[in-house]
Amino acid sequence: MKQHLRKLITDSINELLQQKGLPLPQGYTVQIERTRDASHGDFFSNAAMILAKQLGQKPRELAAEIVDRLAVSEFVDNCEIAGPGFINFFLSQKAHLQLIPDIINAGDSFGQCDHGKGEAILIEYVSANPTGPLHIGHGRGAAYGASLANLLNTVGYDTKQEYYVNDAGRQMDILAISVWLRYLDLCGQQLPFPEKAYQGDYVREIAAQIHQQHHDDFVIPLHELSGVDWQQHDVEVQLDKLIAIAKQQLGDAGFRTIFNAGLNRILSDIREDLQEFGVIYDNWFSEQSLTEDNFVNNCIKRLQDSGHVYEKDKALWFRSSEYGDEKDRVVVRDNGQKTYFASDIAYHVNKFKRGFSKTIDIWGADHHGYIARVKAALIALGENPDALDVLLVQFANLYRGKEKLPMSTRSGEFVTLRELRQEVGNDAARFFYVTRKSEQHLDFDLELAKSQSNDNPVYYIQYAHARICSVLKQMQQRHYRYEQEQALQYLNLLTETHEKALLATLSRYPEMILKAAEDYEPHLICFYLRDLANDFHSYYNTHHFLIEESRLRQARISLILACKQVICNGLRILGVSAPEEM
RNA sequence: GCCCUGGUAGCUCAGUUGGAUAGAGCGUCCGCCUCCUAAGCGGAAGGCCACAGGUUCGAAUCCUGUUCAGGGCGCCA
Repeated sequence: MKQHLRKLITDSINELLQQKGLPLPQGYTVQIERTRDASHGDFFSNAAMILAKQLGQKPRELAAEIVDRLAVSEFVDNCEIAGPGFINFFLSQKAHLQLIPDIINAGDSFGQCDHGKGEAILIEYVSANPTGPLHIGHGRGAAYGASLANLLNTVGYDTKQEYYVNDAGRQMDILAISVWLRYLDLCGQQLPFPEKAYQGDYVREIAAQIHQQHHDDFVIPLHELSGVDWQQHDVEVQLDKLIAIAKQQLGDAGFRTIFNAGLNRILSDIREDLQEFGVIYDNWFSEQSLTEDNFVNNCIKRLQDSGHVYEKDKALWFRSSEYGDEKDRVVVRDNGQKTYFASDIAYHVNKFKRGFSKTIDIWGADHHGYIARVKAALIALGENPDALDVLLVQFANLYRGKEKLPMSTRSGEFVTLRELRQEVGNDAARFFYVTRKSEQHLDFDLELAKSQSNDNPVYYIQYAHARICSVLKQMQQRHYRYEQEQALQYLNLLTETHEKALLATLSRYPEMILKAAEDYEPHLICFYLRDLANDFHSYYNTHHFLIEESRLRQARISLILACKQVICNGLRILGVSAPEEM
């Protein structure tokens, strides 16, 4: 409809300019926007005000000349000039009513478009280290990423979803020795447990499992651990020492057994957790695979060959400051270990090598300092940094009423995503997570999410859907016939204010979806659905659908069927169910 | 010190390619079920859009400065 109106206006302006013998002014676009107030019609354009200055005319006069030349359209009843020079369009009933068959015929695909033209996008999100269960912060990234992926697919992109598994590196080694120490404890060797090791109960569970399967196989003589200075102040040194001893004493195979026991157990737990949350990945990408393929080394080599890497203090540094980062960054530490950054470079290059024209990363907001260095590396390796969009998600604070709940991964004191889901349910969790703009801090109130009352927007929307289903059920019980083709003939009977309002809101759905996708803002869907549910509930409370008069009844049923369809489509993108009864 | 975010009703927040009288929920107050689910609807009250300048037909929105709050600035991940 916007397109249609834009064409009307543009044609009129062109004709006007021709008559006056004026050239088309440069650099203007005719804007067609929805009005906020129904008394201003359905759409308005500010074309006259934009052009007035360049043409040296008063906006209202110009507007009048434009309106005079507008072609007749079956979708437009009337045009008015208002305020400083707005041109308001009042759409015909025909324009409004066409929407219902459009929605019903399109069904689940209503709102879809080919804006993305099948472009391949890779979206990577959550990617939490497999060193423990997901907590509520990860949940937000999961809900946001999954909804965004659905949104992008809805507007015609071919989006693949990926989880990057940090299954290499020091943190995983620390997990392994955490498990090992708990295991030794079970074997009767009581040793101090470093505070920076992983404290959670799940570590003991993994240790118990190993103990059950392997008994005392991984016990070593106590004196071998005498090299660890438990009084050592620098806990990082202490951990490194423990790792070294464990690797040496247990051998590669032994250490791998413990390492993998931890990795596999935790990873499958994460996988299951996300799956239950409706978050399904196309690919789980292993960091180890980058090392095994020598991909990381190749990238470092390429950077070296092109002079982007230098040696200082026995470490290798990447000159990221040449490409906008505030300082250079280490890729290989003085002890020969590659940093996570080195893997990250390789991983991002790898993404582009797989043929994605756009990649989206969703990171916690605390990682924002990493954007510059990753983009710098992409530039240095000849990739287009603008093809990477990094979206930051702020942390979520959890409240139980007024009480703020603690969050700390290492200490093991945190509420897991699983606990949250069990307490408030998947639907409420998915909805609440995306109800705020992602870069906003989110206060997640457990009490509110759980409340089965009108405080809770999730139930409010789902309730609208359930009510429609209930009406349809009643219709059958009362043996009222509903015949689609016939019903669509009677749509012109829908003249009530509430019906017009509902139609107007329904018609906004496709453009809302497109904007939400373009701006990466699924929260717009939440607000839209709230509006739509509100329009429906008002309508429901004011008018009856199952009335004696057959033609009006059928027309109304068509309208609420369209409404039901749009609620379903919106909720599906958010990963929230649309229950038939509540 | 530098860099991100943010400051809109009592509370939680929508609202940026500048548009007409700034919106919603919650909370408060007042109404609505012999009728398709009251998990609902209607109405009222509630605002210097942090502050000060600037840009223009027009600013919550764009620019500059100030201020307050949260976060980030490791050979950690």
